[in-house]
Amino acid sequence: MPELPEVETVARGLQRELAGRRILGITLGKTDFIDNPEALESELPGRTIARVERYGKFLLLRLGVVEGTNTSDGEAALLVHLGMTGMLIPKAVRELQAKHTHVVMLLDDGRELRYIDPRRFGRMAYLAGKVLSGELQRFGADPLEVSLEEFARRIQGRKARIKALLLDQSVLRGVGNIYADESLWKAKIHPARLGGRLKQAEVKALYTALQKILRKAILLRGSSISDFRDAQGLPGEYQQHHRAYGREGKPCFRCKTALRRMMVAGRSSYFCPHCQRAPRLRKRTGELKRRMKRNAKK
DNA sequence: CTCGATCCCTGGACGC
DNA sequence: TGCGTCCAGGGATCGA
Repeated sequence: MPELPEVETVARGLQRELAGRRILGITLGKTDFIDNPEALESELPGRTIARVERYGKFLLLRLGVVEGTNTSDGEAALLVHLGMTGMLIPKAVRELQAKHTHVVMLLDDGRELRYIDPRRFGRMAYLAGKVLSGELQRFGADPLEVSLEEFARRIQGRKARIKALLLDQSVLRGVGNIYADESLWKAKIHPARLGGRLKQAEVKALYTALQKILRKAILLRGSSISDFRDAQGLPGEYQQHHRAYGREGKPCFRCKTALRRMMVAGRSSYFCPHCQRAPRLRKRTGELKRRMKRNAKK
């Protein structure tokens, strides 16, 4: 499942492999994950891939300016979200096509850039100009670039659970289920705590934990749980360093207590019930009102 | 603003 | 071997 470290790994690989290459043609298979398939077919052939960047969990293939056109459309890019199972890999034309290959871009060096995605939870879009910048603006801060003050500001005014906030791409871009759980474990914060109720020291601990974990994970080329592969087709190694994610029933690395799993923000959340203290149960106001009404009737 | 529920999709794990 | 069932999850969307 590609989150920030995995996408960063792919982006670096693709930057090395693809920068300067020209797209000669494109062939589409299933297109239900593509914003506007016709735009890919009409806009991509002839364009060069100027550079490859990561933006949150997106890959951004910045396209070269087309000669002889004005610059209004100059800032153009192919946005690729790998979803759960997406892979973007350059292959020699003669290599056998993997099942679930949905996009093939012929390059000028005898290779093709192939997008493979069994579940098609990914997204692909050709965007340019204001549409592109507008799309990018929808997202929150990059967790590796955000300052502690900005990080705190984005969390402390909020009533949502901290896990939900970490996963919310408009708060921070790039954090997914694995790295949310790993950083909450490291910072000893229960996933169901409300963002606004974290103490300053806890916010700081979370900020530090998140950045440390993301940096280490990038060094190890991400986590390969099931099928993540980088641009060279290699798996990452950070899954060997997971302390919380996927470890239900296993002993906590700090205190040996059996880790537990619960649903928070609709996602499986792994945590240590000893190190990560549960928030006191507070009745929702609606629930409280109902109770008062019921009691009054009696 | 925030929540949960639902949907999208396929492969892998599991039970029989 | 072959079913059927359940689950994984990022993000969009909808209703509360």
